[in-house]
Amino acid sequence: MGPHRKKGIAFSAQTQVACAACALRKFCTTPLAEAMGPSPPHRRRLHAGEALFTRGDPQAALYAVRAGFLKTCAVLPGGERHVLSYHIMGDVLGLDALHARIHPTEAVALNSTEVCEIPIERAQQLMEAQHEIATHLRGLLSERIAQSGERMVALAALSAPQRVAGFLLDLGARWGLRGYSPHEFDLCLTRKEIGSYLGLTFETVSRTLSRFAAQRWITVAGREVRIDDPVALHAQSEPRISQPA
Amino acid sequence: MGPHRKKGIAFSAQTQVACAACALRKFCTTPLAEAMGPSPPHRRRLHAGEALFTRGDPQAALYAVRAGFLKTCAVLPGGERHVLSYHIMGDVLGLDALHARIHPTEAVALNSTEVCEIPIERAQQLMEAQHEIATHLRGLLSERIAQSGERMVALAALSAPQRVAGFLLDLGARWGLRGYSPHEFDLCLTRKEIGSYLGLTFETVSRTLSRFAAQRWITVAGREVRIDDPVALHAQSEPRISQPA
DNA sequence: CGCGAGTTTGAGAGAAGTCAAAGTGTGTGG
DNA sequence: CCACACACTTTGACTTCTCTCAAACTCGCG
Repeated sequence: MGPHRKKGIAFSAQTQVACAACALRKFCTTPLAEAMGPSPPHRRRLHAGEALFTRGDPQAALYAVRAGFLKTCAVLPGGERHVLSYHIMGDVLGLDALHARIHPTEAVALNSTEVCEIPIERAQQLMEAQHEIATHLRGLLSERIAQSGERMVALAALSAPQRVAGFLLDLGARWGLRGYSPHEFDLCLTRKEIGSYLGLTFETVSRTLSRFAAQRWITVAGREVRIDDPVALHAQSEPRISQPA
Repeated sequence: MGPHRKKGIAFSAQTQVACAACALRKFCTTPLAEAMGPSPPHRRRLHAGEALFTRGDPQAALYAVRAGFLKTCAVLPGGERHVLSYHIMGDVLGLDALHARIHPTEAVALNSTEVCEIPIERAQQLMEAQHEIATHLRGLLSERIAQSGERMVALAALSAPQRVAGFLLDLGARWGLRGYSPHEFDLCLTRKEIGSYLGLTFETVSRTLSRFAAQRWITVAGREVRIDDPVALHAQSEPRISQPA
């Protein structure tokens, strides 16, 4: 907006945005963290399809997404993948590995993606040195458990249209929290991946999106989505309220 | 086993068993914990149907089950309950509330139940004083997240018989870890609650149990179950392996 | 003893899965 | 630069699993 050199501005602004939304920023920006070592967190770039870690890998770090989009998958006995969660800018990966020190899941980039790595030894040191940081990580872990509960309700109790509507609103809301439009975004996931995430087949996902589009609630073009009627979508996503007499 | 007075022995033995299996024992038995205050953890008794906490309650403590059986439920907009998890001796409740300091779920005893309470302020103090304890709780939180992933796979990808078989084996295994028979136990949950937990109707749960009994894999009498053929049940619980050519 | 909650079982309906085919888009190699 | 290959998507027709509705049965408890 000001008369600055384009490249510099763009880079700095992007860094600010990414770090402001980052759930692990306390592991970087704390004075103590900076004092403990002049180590800007190591960054790692991934291209679409590349794995950040796989099931069975020893956990080397906690990861925060700087840019791009990843999915984490459970690896079933037959080798099949099941999508457990997706991650955008500011999200953390690797929380499920703290216990066993081994990743029980696989994380794959769906985009050109960049993540920050906080080596676990360093994370441990920081948490021991500063209780606020330990408490913060506990908060992230606890929050994830609470979110898992909501997802279980969705998988166990909601119809296909409810799950799809909820997914679109959730993804939009997450972009919204990061300062982007909650009404227009890229799904990044294929229909098959969305289906896996929601416990549906890709045909059902496709049909449901088409039906929403036919009702003029959304506009879909490939993986680009615009939410035209958030109110209707939200009504659709709610579990039917059983009216007491 | 020795010639001691009955009552004393029984109580002491029960206490030992319960504490040995308790995920929060480090919050009690650590030398430091004992030094910090002569406070044996406060215990609370609940009768069947009584709530330990409800959605919206401020979190007062972490809870460990000493005896009995509890369920935790999500409370849906219409007031309906959805069973998210069940808890037996040694299990921890309240992990999903650390973030918001408010319980997002409801916990209800299904039995005559006794729980130990670790007030959160005390838990915080202990974790700040001893990193090992903080690490241990992080492990519990992380483990719960990993387990949630497995449950999501079950809810999203498994058939009704697979879910029911998996549920029976899981409950048995959990009793087994505590030194009880993994093959003969009390479900404690009603068919309706099992259905809610597994994302099925109670009729489907009932029919599936009947079918398992007809195959001689299990023996059911009300809520008492004996697993007669763990191998067959386990085969039934596995996702079908898609054979690569 | 009888009520009520819980369970079993049956019959029919409906939502989502499966199978199939055609359309769309994208990247690569000729 | 075009053409082909391939992965993804859409849509249709049919199947099947689970839900829904209904009725009878069991059991524990007041």
